[in-house]
Amino acid sequence: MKMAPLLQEFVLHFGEMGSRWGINRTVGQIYAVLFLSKTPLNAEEITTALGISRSNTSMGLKELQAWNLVRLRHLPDDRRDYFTTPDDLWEIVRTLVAERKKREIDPTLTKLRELEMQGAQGDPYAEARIAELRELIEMMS
Amino acid sequence: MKMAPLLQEFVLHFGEMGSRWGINRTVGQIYAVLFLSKTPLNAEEITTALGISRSNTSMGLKELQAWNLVRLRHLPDDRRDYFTTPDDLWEIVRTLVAERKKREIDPTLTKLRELEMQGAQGDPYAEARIAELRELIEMMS
DNA sequence: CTGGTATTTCAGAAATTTCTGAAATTACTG
DNA sequence: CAGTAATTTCAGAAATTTCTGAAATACCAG
Repeated sequence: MKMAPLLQEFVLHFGEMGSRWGINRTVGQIYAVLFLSKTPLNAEEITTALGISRSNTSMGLKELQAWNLVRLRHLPDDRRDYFTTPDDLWEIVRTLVAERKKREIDPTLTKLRELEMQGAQGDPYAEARIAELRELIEMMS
Repeated sequence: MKMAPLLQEFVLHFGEMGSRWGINRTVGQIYAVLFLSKTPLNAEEITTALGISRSNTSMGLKELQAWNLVRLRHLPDDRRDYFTTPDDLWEIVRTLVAERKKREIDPTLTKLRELEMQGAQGDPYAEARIAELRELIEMMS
């Protein structure tokens, strides 16, 4: 797993961006490596490509799986786990949107409904704002 | 600035969610307090409402201003700065989308174009993936 | 100017998150 | 089974981010 310097740069950039999203640097880098690789990679290959610890790779892959962003594969006569990203970029985008909604929107919607139920006594303005926000979010979903 | 317990809960929830976005807990809480308040608030009021340090409030407000998420106001015969969130929720959403794009998408697009220029010699697959990704992102913008 | 109030800056402290190496677990193979 | 390879877990270390108090700055009013 030696990488052309320009691809390295791509990977590092994805790491940086990762931190601006919910995921951390390493997870972003792992994703980038998989994204650029024509063939599925196993954990060991990712580990050496990124120069991180094996356990860190393991955790990162677990996280990416929780996000549904990588696929687990198996090769014949090899019992290691291999990982890929979907070929179809649209599928990736759809997954990303769905997962972000799940993490960033849904819990808030639940909380807003809960607050409305109980009613924010004593502050009609706040109550109205909460209701308005809940409607907007529901509508966007 | 005493707050009904339920509104407190809303504020705390926004803090939590803040961390899932690029902003931190305190910034999320400051935003929530402003969002629920009918009248503009000054830094001191926010500080006591949240039980944080005055300097932390200052930094948080600066961050929210960088995001264009709060408006600076002045009241007659009072030289303190007062802050509000826009009344129109749609405007808030638009700002949020625009700012996130600026932070999360645009830098990546720049980087991808740059990499394409230089060409990822020796790895046609990676090169193709980068081009495809660039096209997709351009198209979504 | 001088004094008073509001705000910002910033270095270090505190809190949180990420990463690692070692040990534990899983699961296949002979 | 015993042996081996792959993976996961996890406690503490390292790195990063956030928060604070004190000092600096800004700005107005007299």
